[in-house]
Formats: sequence, C-alpha cells, structure tokens
Amino acid sequence: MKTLIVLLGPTGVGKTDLSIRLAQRLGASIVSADSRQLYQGIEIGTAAPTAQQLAAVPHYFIGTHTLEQTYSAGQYELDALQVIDKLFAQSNYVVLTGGSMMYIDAVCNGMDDIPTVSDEVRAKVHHIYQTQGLATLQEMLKELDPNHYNKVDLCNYRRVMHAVEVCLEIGKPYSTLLSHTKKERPFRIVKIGLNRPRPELYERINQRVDIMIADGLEEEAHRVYPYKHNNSLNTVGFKEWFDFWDGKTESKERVVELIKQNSRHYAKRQLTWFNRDTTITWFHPADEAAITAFIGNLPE
RNA sequence: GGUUCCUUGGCCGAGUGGUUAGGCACCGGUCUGCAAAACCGUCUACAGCAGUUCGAAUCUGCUAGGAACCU
Repeated sequence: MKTLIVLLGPTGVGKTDLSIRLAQRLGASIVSADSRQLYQGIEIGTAAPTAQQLAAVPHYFIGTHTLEQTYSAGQYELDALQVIDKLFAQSNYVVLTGGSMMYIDAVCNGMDDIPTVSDEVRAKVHHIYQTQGLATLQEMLKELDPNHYNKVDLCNYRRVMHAVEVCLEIGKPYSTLLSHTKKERPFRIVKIGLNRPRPELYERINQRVDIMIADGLEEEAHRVYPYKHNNSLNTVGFKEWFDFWDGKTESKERVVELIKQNSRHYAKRQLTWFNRDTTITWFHPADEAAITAFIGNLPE
C-alpha cells in the first residue's frame, strides 16, 4: 500500500536527522512541510537541511521560493499532492516532514477551495482596517456572513479580515465554502509524532539558537533585511534582528534571548495543535528502533 | 555605633485606608489560504510579627534583609 509517513513535531525536536535516515531505509524521498525552509536565503535561521543532507536524500520544497514570493497552505496542498503522487510512482513510501501545522493538515485532510482574494479587495479591506479599525470589519462580517461571525475569533483581525475579503470576493458568505469534511487521499497516511520532555526540548531549542548565531545568523538576517516586509521574513530568528536594527530592541543579547523565547513559544503552539490529533503515534526521537519497528509492523 | 531611605506574585512595575493595576515570563488553549502568522485564557502578591481601625499593601511599633550618608 502506498504510504505517506508523516514525521512531525515541534521545532528543534530532531525531525531532520531522523527523516533522512528513515527515508534512506524506506527508499523514499522527503517532502518538506515547512513554510519557511521553502524560501532561499534564510537557511541558517530556519535550520534548513544542509547541502550534505540534501544530497543524501531527494528533498522537495526546500529553498524553492524567493523571499518575495507569497505562498500559502492552500497552494502547498496542490503542489505537494502533485509531487507526492509522482513519487509514489517510484516508491511505496514518501516521507513528509516538517512542523508547519497547517501545511501538514492541508496535505492530510485537505482544505476547501477558497478563491485567491484579488489585490483590489485585499487593499480595500486592509484600508478599512487601517482607517476604521477592527470593529468596523466585525460589523461587516456580521452582515456578510452571520454564520461565520458567530464562529470566528473576533479579536483576531487576521481571521476577520480574511473572512470579509472572501465574502466580498465571491459575493456570498465565506462559510458557504466550508465543507467541514476531510478529503480522501489515494494513499495511506501514517503520522509519527516526535516529542521530548519539555525541559529537554527547550534546552535543545536554546542550544540550537546559539549554534545559529555562531553559524552567522546575524549576517544572514542582515543580508535579507531589505526584504523584511515580505511574509517570508515574518519569521522567528529574523524579525527579532529587524527590530534591533530598527531600534526597538536594546541589545544583541536581548535579540538572542527573544529568538530563543519565540522559538519556545512556537514549539508550544505546535504541540497544542498536534495534541488534538489523536491519529498521531508519539515517540522520543532517540527511540529510533521503536519507530522503525512501528513502520515495519504496519499492515500491508 | 548614628541618621535617612528601601523591601509588592518567577521578573519588571503602579498603587499612601475600602473591587483582583498593568506588562513580561511560565502554564493552558484557538486555528480551513500571510500559519515560524494572528489571537485568547489562567496565574489574587504586597519581607515577618504585633498593634490602630468596621476595614491596611497603604497608618504605628518591633524584627530581618538591603542602600546611602555620618562617626
């Protein structure tokens, strides 16, 4: 049976190393589900696989986009599925690995078809938000899509804005596009979660940030500073430097502290998301034997 | 030894008699197209003891710790 092995877990838990060994053992390629490693030029800060690692196993969605390109989970679903389909023609296994919750979700469960919002509508809604504030957008949503109005987190301007944008774009309520059903995939999905005791995970994250600094994260961030307004750089490890150069952070020591802290926050959010998914089988990354056995014991 | 001042929850920090200031961290949570994003919740402290008062973090005294200055 064609099987997609989904290797997921919080940042810094040790997915990359394991994914390569696993892929080699299974004769599989690796499809990255990482919304930041997909960009070129921020390899250090995103802990992207090294050239050596990339040479060991074919990788997809690593460094495939420029910092100025916009990308989304919805687009990823389409692109990733296409790649996965192609890979299954040559192997029974494909390893999907990464920490971008929504990207993984998009591949495993699918997202509803929501049209891309035109620049005009986006600009219009953004303008309303800027000039009249969130309250006005909330009122608009109440009018345009009372159903969704009752469900969204009204304090979260991103979500309110998006819902309003889509309503205006399609001329009907956003909620009419939401099916709340999982898409069926023509392959089996096996989710393997990687986690460590919290103190251990945080210690690794802290150490990894120190290594990034030693590897030249500051220089890398400085190099991409001109592109800071792109979504690709609304990223932990970069925005903290931008704030420093913009005079919003007092010292470099503080920058490093913030990067560590924000990375830990990110890990926590990932775990919160993954913990809801009861189909995940969890392992400690060091327990590779158990993981291998688990995969070996999967029914044909 | 003397004088004056200080002591608030993990950290910062407001509050001079009468709801649990607030911020950050920690912890927990939300999540269908910018998701390494955006957002939400919880955490009831006032150095200790005694007293004044209907009522004290806020007033008084003593004790402890700290700071500055004097001898």
